[in-house]
Amino acid sequence: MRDIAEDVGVTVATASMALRAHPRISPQTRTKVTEAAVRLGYIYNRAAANLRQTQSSLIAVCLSDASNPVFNEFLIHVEAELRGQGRQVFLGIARDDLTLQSQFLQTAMEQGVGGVVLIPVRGTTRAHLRPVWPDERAEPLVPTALISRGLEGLNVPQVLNDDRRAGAMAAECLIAHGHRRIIWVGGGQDTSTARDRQAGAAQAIAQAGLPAMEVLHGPTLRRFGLDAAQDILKRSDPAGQPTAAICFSDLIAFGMVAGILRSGTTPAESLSVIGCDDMEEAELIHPPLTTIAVDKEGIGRLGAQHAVIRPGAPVVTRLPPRLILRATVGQVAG
Amino acid sequence: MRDIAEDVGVTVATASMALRAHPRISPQTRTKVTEAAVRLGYIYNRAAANLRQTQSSLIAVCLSDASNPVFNEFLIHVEAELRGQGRQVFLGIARDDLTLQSQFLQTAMEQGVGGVVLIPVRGTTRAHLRPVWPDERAEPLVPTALISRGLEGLNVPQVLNDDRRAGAMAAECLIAHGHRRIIWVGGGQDTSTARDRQAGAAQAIAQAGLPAMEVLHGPTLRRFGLDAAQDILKRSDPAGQPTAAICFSDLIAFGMVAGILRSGTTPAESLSVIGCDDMEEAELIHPPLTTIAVDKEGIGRLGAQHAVIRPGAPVVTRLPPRLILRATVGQVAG
DNA sequence: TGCCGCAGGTCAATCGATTAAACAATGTTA
DNA sequence: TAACATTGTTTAATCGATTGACCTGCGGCA
Repeated sequence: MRDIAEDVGVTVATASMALRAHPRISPQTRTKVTEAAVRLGYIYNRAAANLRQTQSSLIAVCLSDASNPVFNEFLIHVEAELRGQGRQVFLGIARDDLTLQSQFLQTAMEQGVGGVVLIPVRGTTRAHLRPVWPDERAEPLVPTALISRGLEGLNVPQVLNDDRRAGAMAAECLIAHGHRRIIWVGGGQDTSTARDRQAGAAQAIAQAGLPAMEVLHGPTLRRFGLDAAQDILKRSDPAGQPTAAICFSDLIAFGMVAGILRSGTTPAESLSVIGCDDMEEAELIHPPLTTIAVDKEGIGRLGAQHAVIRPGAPVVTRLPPRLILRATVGQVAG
Repeated sequence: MRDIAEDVGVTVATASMALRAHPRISPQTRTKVTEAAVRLGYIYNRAAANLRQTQSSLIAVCLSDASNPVFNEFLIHVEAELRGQGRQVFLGIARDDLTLQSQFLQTAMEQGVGGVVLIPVRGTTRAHLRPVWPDERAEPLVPTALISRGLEGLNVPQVLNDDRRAGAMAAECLIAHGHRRIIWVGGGQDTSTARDRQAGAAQAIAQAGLPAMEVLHGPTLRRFGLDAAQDILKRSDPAGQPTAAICFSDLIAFGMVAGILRSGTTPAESLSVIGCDDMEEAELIHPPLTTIAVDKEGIGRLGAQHAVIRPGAPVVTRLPPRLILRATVGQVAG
């Protein structure tokens, strides 16, 4: 910048203002400065500018776990929204590790990010958010938004799927198809997503007067779904045999579908499967997966917005899910 | 930092050195400073430090397109390596758009990144790299590494899969299973990955004295593979019918497998399918996909290293692929 | 003629950390 | 005892950009 100023014959201050089209600078000067900048291959130093302005266009985005493609889909939308707002992504992948997550938040603050979008790792508590939020009584240091997974009793903007509703929709869909023995596959008690979906499903089943669903918790992996499906189909008790499974996540559902196929049968004829998320590939596997769609774009974009500008009141927003009927749920005579 | 200094009763300079465990500072002072830092909730301002040191721990990582999960897998390994090196990820997603890619590189330089890892968008030329590499005759401004996709005649470190070999291995595998009419599905002429894989396959087929393979270019999408498979199976010419397909990418192979299943048959009995990449789910679909594994971790890590420290000579490194035999290639009598 | 306002700049302090050089207070050596 | 190391700390400049306060020259107005 000094070079530009010297080249044009003005001071650094003028050059700075000229580049930002400050009204105090005459058009002629501005043109000359701009030209010189290009000619000299000037690279704007945003970090220096941020230092002075004590505000930054970097937004931290932390994924709890990148191996689940659904988080990747969130990331894409978050990135798109942030780019649209002239912000940049400072990315962290927590690998489901609380320490890594805290470390990342720490680094993010050191790097001087202007906001945080977080898909919290399972087991995250307020204490783990300390780097961004040292003082419980005050607000977080920078606008912070949780997406996809909620944390209860936390006074931070949260943008979530309405997971209870999603669980209920899944159950209702199966019930409408005549299923009475339903099994829940995947999830656990350590994320709001899993808890809420399961609770929603359980409630819908209770309301329909059906026997409580069997629950098979497990990691959100294709492999788990695959094994679970094969185990279920191998059971020798035809009376207690579930006819349909609600998967905590599409990822598990994909595994179950593969497992069912591997057992030599199909979802619709032996064990109906309904997923949740509506990941990109859900409609492109065979047979296409019936699932509850999560509004990943809506959540990602709104979350990103809340990380840029603090929303009026810290709120938890729950976006409505949608049932996507495809081919993995069969009708049962009932 | 000033607060700490005042609190302890030393100057800012001392505090700074104490925090970095400079040998000139006495242990007592250091302890006091460290304690004060914790007590006051001090947050280190890395940007300011970088400004002074004119070097940065941020590394730009630009993905050509995040919708292909394989790039996500690369990202995971790149991130892991960079974290291990004490670097952070400044992420960009180019959505297959040259302008977006250049813009991102520009922003990255403004942000003052210390290195760049790039999976170039199709059609990238030297000119598009100008933000990081304004002067053709000089080196790039910061260590820059291309991964996964190569750019010919470019004096930059490139870490790639040996794609010719991968293509050849795929063809050889099919040939060994007795296939004589092979079709190539996916890719195009605009990425080194696609060109090389196809060329490798074509060469292996020629060497085996078989008729040249039919080529069906198309986007790297499940949908394209699915449609392609159905089209191929619908053909009415039994003589000209290919018995096996080499897919440019696993993503296409997944689609083809689904398409074949949808047509009411299976890969092994009607149209064998071999993919390339060995994405995570390849072994977890039904039937498990035979494919050529790309060393994503090796490429990601090495690429990251080259973006941190310029390797001795700008080289293109080609990591060897591996054949993974699973269940989508059937034996043909012949 | 004299004062005012305004357009267009310049000056200098500032953001938060780093670092070479200077300095003060010790202990060492001749 | 005087000169000299040594150790630990301070001083002040610096990185690159921003910004509020100050300056200059010109035209307008009474």
